[in-house]
Amino acid sequence: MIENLILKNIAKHISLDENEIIYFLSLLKEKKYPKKSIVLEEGEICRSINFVQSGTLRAFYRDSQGKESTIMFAIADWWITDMSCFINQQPAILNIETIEESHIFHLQKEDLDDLYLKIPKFERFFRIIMQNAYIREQERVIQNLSLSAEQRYHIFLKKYPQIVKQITQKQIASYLGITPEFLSMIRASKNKELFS
Amino acid sequence: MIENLILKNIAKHISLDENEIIYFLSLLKEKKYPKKSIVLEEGEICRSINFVQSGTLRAFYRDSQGKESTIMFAIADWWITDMSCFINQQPAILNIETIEESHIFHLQKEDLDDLYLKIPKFERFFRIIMQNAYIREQERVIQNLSLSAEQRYHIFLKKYPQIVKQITQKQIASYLGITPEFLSMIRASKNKELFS
DNA sequence: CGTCTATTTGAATGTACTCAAAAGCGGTGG
DNA sequence: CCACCGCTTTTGAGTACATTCAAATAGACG
Repeated sequence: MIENLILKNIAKHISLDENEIIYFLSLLKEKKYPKKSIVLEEGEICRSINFVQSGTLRAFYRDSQGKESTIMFAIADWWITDMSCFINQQPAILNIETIEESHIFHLQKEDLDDLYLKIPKFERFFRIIMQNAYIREQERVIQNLSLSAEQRYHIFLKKYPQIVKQITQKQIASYLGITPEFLSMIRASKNKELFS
Repeated sequence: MIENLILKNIAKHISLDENEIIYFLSLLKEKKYPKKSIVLEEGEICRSINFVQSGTLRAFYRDSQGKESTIMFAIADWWITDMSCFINQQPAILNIETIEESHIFHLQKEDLDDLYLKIPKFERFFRIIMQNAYIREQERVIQNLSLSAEQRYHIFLKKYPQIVKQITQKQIASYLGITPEFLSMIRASKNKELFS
C-alpha cells in the first residue's frame, strides 16, 4: 500500500483506528514532482505541510543578492514546509524544491485544523513533531555558534549520510553557511592529512 | 494572585475550567532564585520545564575550552528548559542561570506526562509552544546563515528591547556568536556613522 | 560530442579572532 | 562614604578564517 509509510510515521507516536485512518487519508492530496521542480516558491501562500513518501527535497532562503541558504533537506519519511508561513497562511519566505523525483502527500492548513478538532490525538502527534523539530534546530544553532565550518561539515556527513548521497557540495556549503570554494578547501586539507 | 501570569499564558491558546486550573496548579513547584544563581547545570538531569513568573534567565552552552554560547534568554511570561534533555530525562548539555532575581514555576516531566493524559488540551497548548519555538529557532538559523554579525546585532536590539536592558554586552556577543571585543568594534563604528 | 554546471585552485581582500593593555563601572568592606 | 577590587568594555596590533573574483578542470546530461 502506498500510504504505508505515512501511516507508519504516525504510528510511531499515536495509534489510530480504522475510521480515523480513513478520515486522515481522505485529507491528503497526493502529488508527484519531477526532479528539480518547485514545490513552494517564495511569495506564494504556503498552504500545506508536506510528507515525503519518496525523493529528496531542499528548503532554502534566497536573500536580496540572490545568495541561497539551505534551511533543511528532507528525504522519505520526513515532514517539510515553511512552518512560519504555513501556520499564519502567509506568503512564503522559503523556497522548496525537489532534488530528485519526489512523491509528496500534502496536508492543507484548513484540513489540519479540522483534523485537530475531529481527532485530537493529532495534537499529540504534531506536538511531538514540533518538539523534535525545535530540538534539531536548537542543536544546529549551538553548532553554528560554537563550531568551525570544518567541524560542522564532518558532523553533517556523519549525521545525514543518506542525504549526502543525493546532494551536491554547493548545497552542503549553503547548508553550512560557507561558500562552495571554501568547502572545497576544507575537503582538500582533509585529503592532505591522509598522506601526512 | 501570583499564578495569574502563567494562567494568562495558557489562556492564550486553550481554556480551562476551574477543576482543570486547580489540578494544573497543583503540579507546579514554585521557587525563587537570587541573582546569578544556577537553575540547571550541565550534567545534572533536566527534570523540569520552567515558566518565568518574573526575572531574567539565560541558557548557554559551554564548550571544552570554556567558551560560552548563549542559546536563549527568558523573561517574564516565557518558558525555558534544555528541551532535548528534558524530553529524554538525560544529563543537561545546557546551563541555565538567573541574570536577575527570578521567580520560577517548575513543571516536572512525570507531571507533564500525567497532565497530557488527564487534560489532553495541554497537548494542544504545548504543540503551539513547540511550534513557536521551532519557528523562532529556524528564523535564527536563517539569520546566522545569511546575515553579518552587525546586522544580527541590530535585529536583536530591535526584537528584544526588554531583554537588552537586563543583560551585558558580553552576553549579547555570546548570543550572536562573536567575541565581546568584536561587538565593541561594531558599536564604535555605528557611533562613527552618526558623526559622518 | 558539446554545453552547462559543479568543483577545484589561487591571489587578493575582508571579516572576525587572539592577546594585551587601558579605561570604565559596580559592588563591597573598612 | 569612598576606596579598592573584580569584571566589563574599549582600543589596538597582529593573525586566522572565510570570502570574492577569476580561471582552469572535471562531471553530468541531452
